[in-house]
Amino acid sequence: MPELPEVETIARTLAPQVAGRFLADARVLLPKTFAAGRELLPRVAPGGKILNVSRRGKLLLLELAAPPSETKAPTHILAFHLKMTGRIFVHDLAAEPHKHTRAIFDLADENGVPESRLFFDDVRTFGYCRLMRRIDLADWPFWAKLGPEPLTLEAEDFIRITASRRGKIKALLLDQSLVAGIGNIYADEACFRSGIHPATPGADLSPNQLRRLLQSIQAVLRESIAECGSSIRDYRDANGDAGAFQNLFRVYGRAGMPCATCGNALKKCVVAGRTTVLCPHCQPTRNPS
DNA sequence: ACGGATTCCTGATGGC
DNA sequence: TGCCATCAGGAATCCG
Repeated sequence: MPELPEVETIARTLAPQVAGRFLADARVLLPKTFAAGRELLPRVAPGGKILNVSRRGKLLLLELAAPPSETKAPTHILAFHLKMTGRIFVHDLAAEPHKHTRAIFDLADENGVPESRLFFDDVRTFGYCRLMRRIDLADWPFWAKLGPEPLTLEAEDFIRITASRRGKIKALLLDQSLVAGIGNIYADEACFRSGIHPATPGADLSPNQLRRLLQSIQAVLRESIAECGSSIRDYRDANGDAGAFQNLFRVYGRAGMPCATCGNALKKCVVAGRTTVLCPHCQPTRNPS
């Protein structure tokens, strides 16, 4: 399930394979996967240059310059949301689509000579891509509402966002309009590390607790990026390699196993409609001060 | 306005 | 062996 660290890893491994190359053609095998902007494809293929690969929240972004532009400023953005099972790979020209291939982007060198193919595969078909003019990005509601990046978020801003809300803190962390990029795995891991019960209303947490929670979020995201993300089953980076952070999970997927801190059995429950694992001893339901 | 439940989709898994 | 029910999960949408 690509969350922030996984998408960051994909961006880093994809960039050297596609940056500086040119879009030659696109084939959409499942129409709903190309959620918007198909009519713009003739503007960037053939001849659109891939300037850069980046990430915003859980979105993977290909920054494109439409021909004949030679500027460094992107004119178009091709955004991918991988949801749970989306994958991005670059294959050679001989590669053929398979059962779960949803879209293929042909890549060429500066002379238009075909070089490789970017595959967007997605088993459960929840993932999507969309092509937009860069200046129209703000018209995309999901983009416009995205909250700040957690890795550069200041504690006082995090407190302002969460401390006045009655919603369960885990629901707040999963809300992409409040903070962008956190999913079920890192929400559970961060709550555990900061000793906070995920069902605690944001408004019931003290400023110090929220500072600790943000520190835990940033630590777990940074550590996961260093391990190239978490591979539960589907996630691979753009080189096809699995991440290793799943080996360092303290709660996610570990219900019934002993807590690494206190030895009590970790408990599985549902918070904010999501499967949640926590330590009842280290994450008490009420956590004063 | 806000939180909670439902929906989409397929493959893995477990019970019988 | 095979059939069915259950589960996983991001975020849009519906509902109270």
